[in-house]
Amino acid sequence: MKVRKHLVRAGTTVDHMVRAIADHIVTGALHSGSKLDEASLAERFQVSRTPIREALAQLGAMGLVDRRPNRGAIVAVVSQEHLSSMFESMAELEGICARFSAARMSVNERMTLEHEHHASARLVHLGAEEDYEIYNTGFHTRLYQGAHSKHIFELVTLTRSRLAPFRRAQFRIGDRLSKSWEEHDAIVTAIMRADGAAAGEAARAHVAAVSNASAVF
Amino acid sequence: MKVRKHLVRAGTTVDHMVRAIADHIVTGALHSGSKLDEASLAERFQVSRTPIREALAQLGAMGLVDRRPNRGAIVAVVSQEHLSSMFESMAELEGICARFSAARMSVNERMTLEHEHHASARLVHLGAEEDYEIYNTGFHTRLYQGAHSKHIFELVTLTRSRLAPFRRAQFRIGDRLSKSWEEHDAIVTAIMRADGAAAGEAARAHVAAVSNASAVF
DNA sequence: TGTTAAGAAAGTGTATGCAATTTAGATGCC
DNA sequence: GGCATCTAAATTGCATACACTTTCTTAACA
Repeated sequence: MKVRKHLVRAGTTVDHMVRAIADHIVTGALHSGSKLDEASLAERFQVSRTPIREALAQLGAMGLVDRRPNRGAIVAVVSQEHLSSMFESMAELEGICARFSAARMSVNERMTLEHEHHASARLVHLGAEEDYEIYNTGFHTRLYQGAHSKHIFELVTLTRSRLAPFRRAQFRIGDRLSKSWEEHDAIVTAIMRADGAAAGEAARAHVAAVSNASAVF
Repeated sequence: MKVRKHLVRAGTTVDHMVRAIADHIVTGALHSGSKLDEASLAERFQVSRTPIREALAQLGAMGLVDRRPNRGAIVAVVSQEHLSSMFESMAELEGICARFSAARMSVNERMTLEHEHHASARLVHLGAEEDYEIYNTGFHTRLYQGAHSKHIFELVTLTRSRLAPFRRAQFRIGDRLSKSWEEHDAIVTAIMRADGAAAGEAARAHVAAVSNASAVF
């Protein structure tokens, strides 16, 4: 079975696997504590164990998996305490991003932020949870990028990926959908007014609300 | 030459190398852009290339080294822009830690923080840069731990390690030593008063000052 | 002399094999 | 039956081997 991608050595094989595994963790396909067997993964991706180990090393450094010496890797299991500290950090980081965005976003960035936000109202009306979820991801990404700070972006992205498994299906709860939109609205309004303090506070409150809505898992 | 640690399989071989290499980067023994040759490193640590690659994968995920497909790994080279974004993030993170510390530190933590801080005044008087540097590291670590938030601790520690190479010898500049102590004093005082806002602002200002002092490299 | 093409050398990416360790199962004992 | 101990299978950790890429060297040509 060595009739594989031997034509173009991607140089990205490991990267691809990292993303694939991370995605499975983040989307919940692999749930916390699951064993990540090297042989099985090697079989799955049709590669030998060597690149798998490299991928696991990276995922370990990213905090998505726990590697226990001589005992294999498992999907990172986070304590309740650690989880709430992640949500707390996320609130602070998003607050910073919103504050910076209010001060630094370009005219174009502001325009698309506002435009997309208003467009998303339709999704709320329709109760299109899935689509709103997708929009929501984009909204937050725009917020992170608007801060114009590479490092903050890295930190917030890292935290978001670690948190992702724990806030799936948040929009199924109560009227989170419309609440979420109103919270977004407060953020957008503050950013358009270039009111950093208000934007930061609104973003923190928003994450806190998400945190509560996710406290169901 | 295979008469090695075959008696006790540490299970921490890679971890040890990660720390060792990270340390060399952080302390500046390996400077930005240096090539990290796998064969040389393998020779140096008396292991094969396999564990070296795993260590490099982790260091890459940590952001301390850049891995270019098929072209080897180099000590991460950070742009001026990225560097200032890291300092900026550090200021925000330390501000958060100080704010949280003011609210959450235990009586014991507060006592040791204040006690050590006052003790360090002697080092300033003596102009003991090296010793103050060591104390300084401890001071900030206490601040990060006092926040009682595992995730923030991880983020701030990560950022600190990435920043470390760029702020060596900051205490050689002007009277940073006494300035640093006074800035610490403002933080400590605010924390002792449980004044979160003031502590946060003082910590942010402190990091900003360090950032400026380090803008010499 | 400068440019480019071909080939060799160096270095990275992956597969495979073996040693060491953990884990599961079987056996004996109380 | 419950529990400790020993042995075998499964699994991880590392070394080595080889394939593929990049880079350096050399030589041919304009």
